[in-house]
Amino acid sequence: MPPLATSLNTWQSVQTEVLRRIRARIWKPGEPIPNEADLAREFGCARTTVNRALRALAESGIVERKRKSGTRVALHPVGRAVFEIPLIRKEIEDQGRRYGYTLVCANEAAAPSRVAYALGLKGDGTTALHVLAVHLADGQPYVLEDRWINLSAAPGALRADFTAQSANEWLLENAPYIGGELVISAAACGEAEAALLDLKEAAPVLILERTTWGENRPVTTVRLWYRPGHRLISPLVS
Amino acid sequence: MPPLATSLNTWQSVQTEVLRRIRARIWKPGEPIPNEADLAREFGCARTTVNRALRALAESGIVERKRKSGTRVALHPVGRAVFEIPLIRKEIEDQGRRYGYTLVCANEAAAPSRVAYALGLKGDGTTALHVLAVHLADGQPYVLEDRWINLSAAPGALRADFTAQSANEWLLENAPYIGGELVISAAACGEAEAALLDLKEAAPVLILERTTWGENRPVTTVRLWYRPGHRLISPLVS
DNA sequence: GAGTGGTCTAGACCACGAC
DNA sequence: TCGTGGTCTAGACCACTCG
Repeated sequence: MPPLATSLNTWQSVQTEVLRRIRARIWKPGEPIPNEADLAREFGCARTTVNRALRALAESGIVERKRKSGTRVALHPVGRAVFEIPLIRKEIEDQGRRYGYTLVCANEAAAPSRVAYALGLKGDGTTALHVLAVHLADGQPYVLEDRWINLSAAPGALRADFTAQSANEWLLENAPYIGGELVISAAACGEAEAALLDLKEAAPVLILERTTWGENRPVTTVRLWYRPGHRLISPLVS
Repeated sequence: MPPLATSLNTWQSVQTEVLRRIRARIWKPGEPIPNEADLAREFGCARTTVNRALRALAESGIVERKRKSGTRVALHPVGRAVFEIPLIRKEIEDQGRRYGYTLVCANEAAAPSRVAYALGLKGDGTTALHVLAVHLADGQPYVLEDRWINLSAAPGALRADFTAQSANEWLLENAPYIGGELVISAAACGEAEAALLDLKEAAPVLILERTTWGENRPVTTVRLWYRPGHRLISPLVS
C-alpha cells in the first residue's frame, strides 16, 4: 500500500478509516489486516497512534489481536450492552420523582442455603444480616430490596442504622465493592412480595440478583424485585 | 511527595497503587488527586505511563478527569454490568445443547405503530418485513423471536430464505449494526406466545427488545420472549 | 528464531476550561 | 491567562507465540 495523500494523525481518524474498511468488506471477517508498522507507514503516522486505534477496536470486540499472528477482523462480532447500576435513590431522583424508603426488617438470622452459597459461608447455620426494605417513588412502592450481608466481611453493618440510610447506600460508603455478578430473570411474585409491593399475587416481576465481592470475599447478595412494567434500558454497541 | 523507593514503571502497577490509595481512603471520594506530572515524579516513571493508568480508571468510572481542574475520585462510583449478546444459535450451543429453529411466518405487513416508531418509518401503513420464529434447545422451545425488518435499510431481506437461516444470522452477515438500544422487562405472556413457547398463558416471561441501527437509520427491531426461569448473567465491575 | 503486538520514555504541542 | 489532561512522535526493548 502506498502512503495516503493526506495523512491520518489522530488515533480517532485511524480508527474511523479502519472501521470503514471493515464495513466496506475491504477487510473481511476472519481475515488478517496489515500489521501496525505497515499501517503506520500507509497512514503517515507513528506506530503508537495505530496501536491506540487498534487497541480500542479490540476492546470493543471488532478485531482480535494476538502477538506474532497479528490482528484480524472478528468473526462473530458480539454485541455488548452496558448497564449502569446507580444507587436506587439516584435512579428514582433522576426520573424526577420523589424518593422514599421503608425498612421492613433488619436482623441477624441463619442464612438460607442459597445465601450461604453466594456469600461463601462455611458452616451450616452461620448467621448473616438480613435487611428487607421497600424503595418508594412518589410514595408508591418502586422496588423491593431483599439483602443479606456477610458479617465477617462487613462487621460494622450490625451497628448501622438502616432506618435512616438504606443498606444500599451504607454499603457503598463503608464497603465499596471490587467485582461481582448480576443475574436478571423474570418470575411470578409470591404472596409476601406482592403485599410489600402492592401487587396482585403471581404478577410478573423483574428480578435482579447482585452478589458483590470486596477485597477477597463476598460482601453482600441482594435480590431486587421490580414491579411489572419496569424497563431496564441500555445502549448497545458494536 | 518524595519519589518512591522502588519505581513503578508499568501502567498496571501505577493503576494498582492509585486504586490502593483510593480504597485506603488516602484519596477520598470527591477529592482531587495529584496531577499527572507530580505522580510521574513520585512513581519514577514517564507521564505517559501515569496517563495510561488514570485513563483506564476513568473509563471504568473510578475517577473523573477534566482538563484544567484535574482528576478526582468519583463521588458515586457507578457499577457497570456488561452483557455480551451472542447469536442465539451460539448461546444455545455454548450451553452444550442441540440447536433447532422453526420459522412461523415471514411476510411483508403493515407495521404496527410501535414498530413504525422504532424503525423510523414515515407514513402511516408503511410496510416492513415481519419474521416470527422459535429457537429450540434440545428440541424444546427456548426463545420466541418476533422481528421486524426495515425494508428500505435492508431490501435484500425480501429475497432471503429464512427457513434455512434465522433472521438473526442473516442480518449479522448482511446488515451489521453499528449501535442500538436494549430494553429488558418482565411481562405475563399472551395466548399466542404461550402456544408457541409451550407455556401456560400468563406465565412470567423475560422480554428483551433490541432495536439496531445501520449507517444512519434503524434496520431492525426484535422482541425476544424467554421462557420463565431463563437467567441473564453478567459480571459486574467497579 | 523471528515476527508481532505491548509497553516505556522523553519531549513536544495542543485544546479545553476554570479563574 | 495558564494549568491540566489529551495526544503525537521516534525510538527502544520486551513478551508472547507460531513455525
